[in-house]
Amino acid sequence: MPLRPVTRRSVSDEVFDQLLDGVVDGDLVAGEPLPSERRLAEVLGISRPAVREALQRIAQTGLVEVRHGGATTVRDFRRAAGLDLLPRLLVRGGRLDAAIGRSVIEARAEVGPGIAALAATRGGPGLAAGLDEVIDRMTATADAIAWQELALDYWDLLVDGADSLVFRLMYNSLRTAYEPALPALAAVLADEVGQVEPYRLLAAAIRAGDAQTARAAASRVLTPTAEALLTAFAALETSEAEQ
Amino acid sequence: MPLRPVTRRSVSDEVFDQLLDGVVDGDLVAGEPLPSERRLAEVLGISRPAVREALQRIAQTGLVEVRHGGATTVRDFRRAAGLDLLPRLLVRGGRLDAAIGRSVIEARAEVGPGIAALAATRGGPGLAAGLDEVIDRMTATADAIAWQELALDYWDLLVDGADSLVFRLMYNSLRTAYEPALPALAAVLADEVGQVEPYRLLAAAIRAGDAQTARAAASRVLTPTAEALLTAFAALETSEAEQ
DNA sequence: GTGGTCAAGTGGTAAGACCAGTTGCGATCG
DNA sequence: CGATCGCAACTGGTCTTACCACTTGACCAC
Repeated sequence: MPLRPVTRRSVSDEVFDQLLDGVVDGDLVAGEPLPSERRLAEVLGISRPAVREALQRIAQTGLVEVRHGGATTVRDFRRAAGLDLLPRLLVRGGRLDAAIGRSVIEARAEVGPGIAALAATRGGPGLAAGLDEVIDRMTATADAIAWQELALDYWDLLVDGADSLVFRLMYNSLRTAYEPALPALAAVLADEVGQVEPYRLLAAAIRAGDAQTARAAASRVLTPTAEALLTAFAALETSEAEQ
Repeated sequence: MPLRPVTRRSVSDEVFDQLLDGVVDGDLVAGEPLPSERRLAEVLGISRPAVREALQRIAQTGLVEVRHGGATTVRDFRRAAGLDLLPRLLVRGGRLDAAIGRSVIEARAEVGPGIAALAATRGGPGLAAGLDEVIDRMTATADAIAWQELALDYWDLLVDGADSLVFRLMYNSLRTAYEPALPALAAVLADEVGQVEPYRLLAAAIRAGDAQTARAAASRVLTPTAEALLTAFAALETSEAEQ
């Protein structure tokens, strides 16, 4: 029995999740006002500061708009939310959303090669050396989860090499969304373990400073994973539809 | 004298900004503990709940980590922050950060064509019709700011057509970063006003459902703006270096 | 050295009061 | 009669104080 760290949930965490679910599920309609803080505190049986902390956090993500003196109104999260919301949408209630998962794969396939191209232009041999080191650790790995973590480390270096804050922040958001689901996804990607050749080719293109080759090589790195995940998501959706 | 809406800043807003600046500027070193909430409240001359609200919001963005019973520690925002932080980084203290601005342009040039390709595959003629309507409004516009806003509307439709939540959220984050700087940028992009032809070509590719053409057309839409902004940023950086 | 205990410090929650804006209704004035 | 002003009754914003829950580290007994 693998002991897991216990998850403590504070009251405001709980309220935060309830509000988030309400907005995303549409129970809280965009444009409609939220109950007042005092009312929420009363209904939920908690203190007003606890409600406020949850509301402030929800407002920080753009899901609601609070106006001093006026009512707090729900916003359309598809319009107002930023990429930071992705982790909370991809896996909700312990379940993976297949449609969103597919969207993540698409974005990865689109953005990844661009990052590789920038990294090839700016990274230099130092970056390539770091990538080679990760590849060495990959060759020594048989565990699917450890493999995926190394793949993330590999991309982490690549993003650093691209030297672009926007791509860095995008990557952080995507990684935060990806990591909780990693154990589940690693099982689907078990066949990938040991396939280091694409990673080597990409590292070589980086070392050569060849942006176009790097772009193509990155695509080759991402494609097998993308296809495996897409078929897995499709299977997940049909099984859900049957229920 | 053009009257502007007054900006009300609450106490917790003020603290939030101070903490954010501290983390981003490095005054608050990553890994180091923050002063306790009681101490912060004392030093800042405000109540503890106000401090807590600011801290919770900062924690929501990933800049600090709070642990019940333990100290609240600063995190490396380059590692921990998501794309939602971009608006706060791009324009800080009323000034535009040229390096980050360049990064935004790069990301836009990389992601935009991908969105256009997806939109061509999924949008259909309904999307093209909507785009045409925006184009019509663009032709009737001489004001640079209004033009930029229409360009954003155009992309908004495109992102909708791509039918990808991740790209939608990315776009929202980028737009939130972009919009506050729009008046300043519009001046740089004044020459663009009236150049609707690239937009028409892209709309045509969307209507035809031709992803490859749409990708190229999107690139043609973005390139002139990108070049103009990059040169402007370069000039901005040299002028800053002189100071 | 191992484990247990305890005190001090930290964040988490609660209650109540008051300040500061917004809204809408009704009295008032033209 | 209609437009306007002003006053209540909301709303969120802040403060104070107290206590609970958790972590840490020092100390002590085994």
